[in-house]
Amino acid sequence: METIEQILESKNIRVTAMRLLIYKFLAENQVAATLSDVENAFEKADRTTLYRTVKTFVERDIVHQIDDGTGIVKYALCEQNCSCEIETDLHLHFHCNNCNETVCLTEHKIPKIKVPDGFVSENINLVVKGMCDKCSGQ
Amino acid sequence: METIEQILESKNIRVTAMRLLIYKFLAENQVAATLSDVENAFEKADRTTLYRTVKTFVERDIVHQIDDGTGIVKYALCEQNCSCEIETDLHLHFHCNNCNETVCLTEHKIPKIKVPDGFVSENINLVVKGMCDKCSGQ
DNA sequence: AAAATAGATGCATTGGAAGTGCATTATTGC
DNA sequence: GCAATAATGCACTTCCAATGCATCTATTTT
Repeated sequence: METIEQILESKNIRVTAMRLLIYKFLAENQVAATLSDVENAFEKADRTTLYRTVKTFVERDIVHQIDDGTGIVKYALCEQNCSCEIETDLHLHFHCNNCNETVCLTEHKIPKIKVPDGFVSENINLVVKGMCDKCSGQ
Repeated sequence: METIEQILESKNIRVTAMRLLIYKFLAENQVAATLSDVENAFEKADRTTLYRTVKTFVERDIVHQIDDGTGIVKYALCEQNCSCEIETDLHLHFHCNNCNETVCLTEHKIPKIKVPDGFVSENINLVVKGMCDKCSGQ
């Protein structure tokens, strides 16, 4: 089991108190978090720091960015060994229209998508919307 | 062939000069348009009017809203008889990372997506990103 | 046809989120 | 410990979405 310190070091970014806290926060959360969520969790910290920390995490493939159609970007930790940029590794996201939460369905990979001739597919964003298990009442 | 007037009337919204113009603009455009695009096309008109006109179109299923991950919502006319809200009718969108244009691939329907027990799928948003036919150089 | 009502448009303004420049503080390597 | 580098915090800007209210236009009612 890798420690958070080791994960950060392996990505060549410095281990700081702030980064450890934000990592832990994202790890404890089952659902994808917005920047506001992070801000609310760390009210003493500056917005910019949180913003740039998360941005660094995204650049180093520690967290991936989710666009669930709400217009607000959400963030979630990548799986161990996940390579977000590789098309075949992409999982799908579920956005609940009721509770507004977005979760990663990591076990559900995105099926192969055909595009017309001349189009080159590099990346796929797939968001399923509806009612999550908690809200559908079972 | 339905006229634009008939289309608007069938959706129970009033036919106005502005609405006809915006409809025509969207119909002539192959690519999905942002609100800024609409604003640039009708510089004499007020931003709010354009904003609300497009919003009305979305509410009445005349245009559909596309979230291609750029953070800026784009709009495109629905196909004739399209029922955006019905899952089986959903087509996919292609966003070109090079020219930043987004097109509807209306002939490419979204494959059936399985979600875990307890989750109820109501809608699917699928955006493929990469290079479009114009930019891939063929 | 005139009055009453509903809807569309325009102006001003607000709010929220993303992003940046710069000074300050902390961390690392020597 | 010192210099170099990176992280953090503050102030500010920009961009887009959204709304309240006044005005204008069109439809409906009598």
